[in-house]
Amino acid sequence: MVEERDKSLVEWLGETSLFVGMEEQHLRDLSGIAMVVSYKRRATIFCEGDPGNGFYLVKEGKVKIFMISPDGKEQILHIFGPGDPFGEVPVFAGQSFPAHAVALENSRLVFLPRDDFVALVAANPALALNLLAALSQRLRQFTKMIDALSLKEVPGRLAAHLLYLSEKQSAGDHLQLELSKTQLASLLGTIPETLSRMLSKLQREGFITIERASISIVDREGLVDLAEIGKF
Amino acid sequence: MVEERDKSLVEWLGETSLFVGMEEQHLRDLSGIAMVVSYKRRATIFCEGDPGNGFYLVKEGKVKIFMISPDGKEQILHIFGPGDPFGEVPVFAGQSFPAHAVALENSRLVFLPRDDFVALVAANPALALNLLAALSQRLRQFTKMIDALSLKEVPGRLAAHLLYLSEKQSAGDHLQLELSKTQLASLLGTIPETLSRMLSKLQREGFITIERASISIVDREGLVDLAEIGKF
DNA sequence: AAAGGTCTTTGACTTAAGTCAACCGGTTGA
DNA sequence: TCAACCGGTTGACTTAAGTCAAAGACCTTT
Repeated sequence: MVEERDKSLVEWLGETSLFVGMEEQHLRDLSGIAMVVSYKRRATIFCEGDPGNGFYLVKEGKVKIFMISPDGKEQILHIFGPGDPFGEVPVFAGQSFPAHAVALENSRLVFLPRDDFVALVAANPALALNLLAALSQRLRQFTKMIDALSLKEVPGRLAAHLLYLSEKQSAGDHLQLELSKTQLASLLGTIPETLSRMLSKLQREGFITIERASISIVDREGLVDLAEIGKF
Repeated sequence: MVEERDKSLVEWLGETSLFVGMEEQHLRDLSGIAMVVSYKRRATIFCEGDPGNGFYLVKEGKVKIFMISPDGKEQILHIFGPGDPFGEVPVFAGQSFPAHAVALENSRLVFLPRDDFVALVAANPALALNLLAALSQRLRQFTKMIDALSLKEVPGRLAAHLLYLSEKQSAGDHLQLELSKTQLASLLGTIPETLSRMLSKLQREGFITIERASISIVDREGLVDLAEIGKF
C-alpha cells in the first residue's frame, strides 16, 4: 500500500513541469522527502510573514496567492492548479512568505521541506536549472502584471485576461471565466462593481457576448487592440 | 596589461552578491566568458522583445529597467547600480527581454553570454543556489511593487520609498532622493505633477522637510503609518 | 419550500490622480 | 548676453474607478 502510493507519487512528480525529464533516482529522492497534505476549501495554507520551511506543489485542487491591504482589499497574485509549485521564495531567499495562500477548492498538496530540498538541488544541476526557469518565468509574469496595473486601465486588463483564457482553453472564440467574478476582479486589481460594468461595456460595444461565466469573443481584433493600447 | 585586467575582474566578480564566496577557479571560468562593455548616458542596452543572448552586471554606473505604454508613459521596474545583475530572465526562461534597459549614467557593464554561462551553472551548484536566491529576492521585490501599485495610494508609496532610502543610506533621518523627480515618479507609478504635489503635502502636514533633493524625516512614525495604511 | 447566505448588477455619488497649460529657475551654448 | 531648454511646480479641470446603497439572482441547508 505504502509502496504503491510512493511509486505513483514518483510518477506524478516526473510529470510536473518543475521535475520533468529528471532521472528516476532523483525523483525517488524527491518523493522521499515529500509529504502529501490536504486542505479544505477556504483553508489557509500560509500567511504573509510566516516563516517558510518549505514549498508546495498542487496535486489536486486550486490555490490562490494574494495580498490584503489593512482595510481588507485583496490583490490576487496567482491562481495555481495541478502541477504548479508555489511558496518557493523563502526557500531560496530566506525570510518569510511575501503573501498569503488559501485553498480555493478542497486540495491535496505535496510539501517539500526546505533543508532537504536545498540539499537535493545542490546535488542536481538539472533540477537547479528547472527551478531557475520556473522562477524566471514567474518574474516575466509579474513584469506583465506590473505593466498592466500601472500602464493599462481596467478594460485593457480585462481584454488581455479574456484573450489569455481563450488561448489557454483553446476552445476557439468560446471561453469560461474559471473564477467567480469577485475573485476575477481581485486578480485584475479592481473590484466586483467595476468588473461588472466593464464586462457589460465590452458586450455593449460588441467585443463579446456574455452568458453566466461563458464568454464568446465576437471581435477578437478589437480585443487585441484594447489589450495592447490599454484603454478605449 | 591584459593579465592585470583579467585579474582585477576576477576579484571584482568575487565581491559581487551573485558570485560571493565562490571558488577562485570558478571565478576565473566566469571571467573567461565575460566581456566588459561601455554605454554612454541615455544609451539603450536592450529593448523589450529583443532576444536575450546573455545577461549583465553593472560594473560602474547606473541602469534603469522599465516598460513603456503605447502613449509613452513609463514605469520603472528597477534602478541597478554597481554589483547588480540584470537581464537574467531570458537566460533561464528563454524568449526575449520583458522590459527595456538604458544607462542612466555613463556605465561599464560585464556581459555574460547565455550558453557559456548556463554551462557554468550546470557544473556549479553553489552558483545555481546564489542565482536562485537572487531571483527569489527579485520576486519578493516585485510582490511588494504589485502590493504598492494595487493596494496603496501615491502618498503611501512615496512614504515607503522615503523610508527605504533612509534605511539604505543609513544617515539617520536625512536622505537624498538619488533620482530626478521625473524618474522617481516613474518608479512610483505616477507622474511628476502628482509626485510634486504629494511631496509638498508631506511637508505641509509635517512629515518631512524638503530642500532640493535632500529630505529630512520629521515624523518617522507618521511616515511608517502612512506607508502601511497606504493613504491619509 | 422557505430562509439565509453569498454573488452580481445597477444607480448615484465621491475622490484620487491624471491632463493640460502656464510659469519659474537654473543650465547650456551659440 | 540672450535664447532655448529642461526639470520642477502650481492651478484649473477631467476622468477612471472606487464607495455606498439597494435590489435581484443564485445556491445551499434545514
